[in-house]
Amino acid sequence: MTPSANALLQADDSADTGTQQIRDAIRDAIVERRLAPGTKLSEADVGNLFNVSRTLARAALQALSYEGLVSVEKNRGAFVAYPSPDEAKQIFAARRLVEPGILREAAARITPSQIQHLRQLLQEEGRLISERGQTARRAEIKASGDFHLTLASISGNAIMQRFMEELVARSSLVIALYGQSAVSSCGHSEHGDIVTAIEAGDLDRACHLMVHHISHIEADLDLRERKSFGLKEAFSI
Amino acid sequence: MTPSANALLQADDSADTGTQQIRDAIRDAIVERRLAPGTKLSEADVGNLFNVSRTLARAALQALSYEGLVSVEKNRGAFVAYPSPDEAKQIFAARRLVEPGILREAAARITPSQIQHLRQLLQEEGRLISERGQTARRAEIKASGDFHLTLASISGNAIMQRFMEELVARSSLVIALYGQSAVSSCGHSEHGDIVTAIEAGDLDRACHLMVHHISHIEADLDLRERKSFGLKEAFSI
DNA sequence: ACGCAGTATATCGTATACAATTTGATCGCC
DNA sequence: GGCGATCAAATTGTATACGATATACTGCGT
Repeated sequence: MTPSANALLQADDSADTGTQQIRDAIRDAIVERRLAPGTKLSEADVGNLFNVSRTLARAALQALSYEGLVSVEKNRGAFVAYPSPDEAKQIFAARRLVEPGILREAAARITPSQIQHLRQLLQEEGRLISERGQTARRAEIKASGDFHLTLASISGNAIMQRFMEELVARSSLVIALYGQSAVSSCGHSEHGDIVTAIEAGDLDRACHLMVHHISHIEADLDLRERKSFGLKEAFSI
Repeated sequence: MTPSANALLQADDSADTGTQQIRDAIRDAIVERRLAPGTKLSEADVGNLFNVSRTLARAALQALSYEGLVSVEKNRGAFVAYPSPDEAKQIFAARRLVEPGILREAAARITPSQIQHLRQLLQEEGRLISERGQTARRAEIKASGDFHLTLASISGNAIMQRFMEELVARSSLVIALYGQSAVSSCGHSEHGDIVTAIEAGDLDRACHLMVHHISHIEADLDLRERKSFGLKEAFSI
């Protein structure tokens, strides 16, 4: 038999037993912005927090570094990633590049029940926007990304789906760093417009809306080169 | 100062000191098809081979599993990935989805010297095709992928570049498994056509050629569902 | 001879231990 | 008082050790 024949079926076996949940927990914390960019994540601390040894903590941090959410610096440790403005631009450029294609794929195979599901997500998202409080804010962040991830999931391509998960997560980091208007809700109505266009079968319009939607998110950032002030000018000015 | 300010500049610090070269060595071996799909990669063997402990061997294998080149099965070990036909289709679908966009980006910023470099790659590729022997074959495989990777590099988007590296590497695995015509050279002239189209400024044509090129590679595969023969029928037939 | 049970071995999962490097502090000196 | 060197603490890099799990073998019974 092929050695990894069944491995592809069970989706949750890809990593060590205990590492996965640590990785997920930290990722959630980063994406929901409970962990600020630049925060140090020492192996010992992470291990103690989850009651595991440094071995597993380290593995989780390494895994997150492959996703671009954590940056590990040799002999210095791991930190919540601090994407540069240039990196931020690349993330959104990547999204503009792939999301229209994903959208087309998704639209081609979408079922009525999946459209229903999307509308449901949108409604939930709208509800969260009207609510107040930190937890609602966090849930809103996640819901906003879930719209894009659901489309990727509908597209049926697991590889693109994983890639989108990475891009959405990293987008959250970028918004946390460079976002201006605390109101991230501006994109909500655009989500609805996209679904409407899909339903109407107007794919070109849907893609067009998607690209603009992504650009709108990016436009709401302040990506001017804060040249980290050579530290000399930081006080000379 | 931002904690990871300089980390983004030095490109080679992303992982542990010793893990990186092991990872690269194994990846090269897989991509060049010296390691067949399904081959077991025990942690102890890998460690001994590179004179490091299981700790580093394991880290390298984990890293490769994130790239999709190695599949680790819990309590069973790591194997060179054995992509299913469905997975293979997704890989090529992903390439059709992203490569036209990358091509457009690349064409927009390409310089004459970079075109020169591409032509040089093509020439080298052609030379390898005419040569005989295993080493030439391996070099040809790498050269064929390098064309696509160089384009990604020219596009200037590091994220898409990394994604393409993953896709090209996995493509090599798929071709090793399902390729029919030993002659992978069929795609060579298409590379040249694409460069010509770029030079002529005909982006639409270049993208069109790229999509067809990818489809041609895929068409040369035999992706029929070999249902891994339950082992009963394997001999009853 | 075939199948099954139990054991034996090999390999992985995780924790701990030790070496190397960095960071921050203390002390002396200018 | 400010500046530099040396040393101590903390943290990471790597190796080893031990427990758990799966696979292979052996011997028994039918």
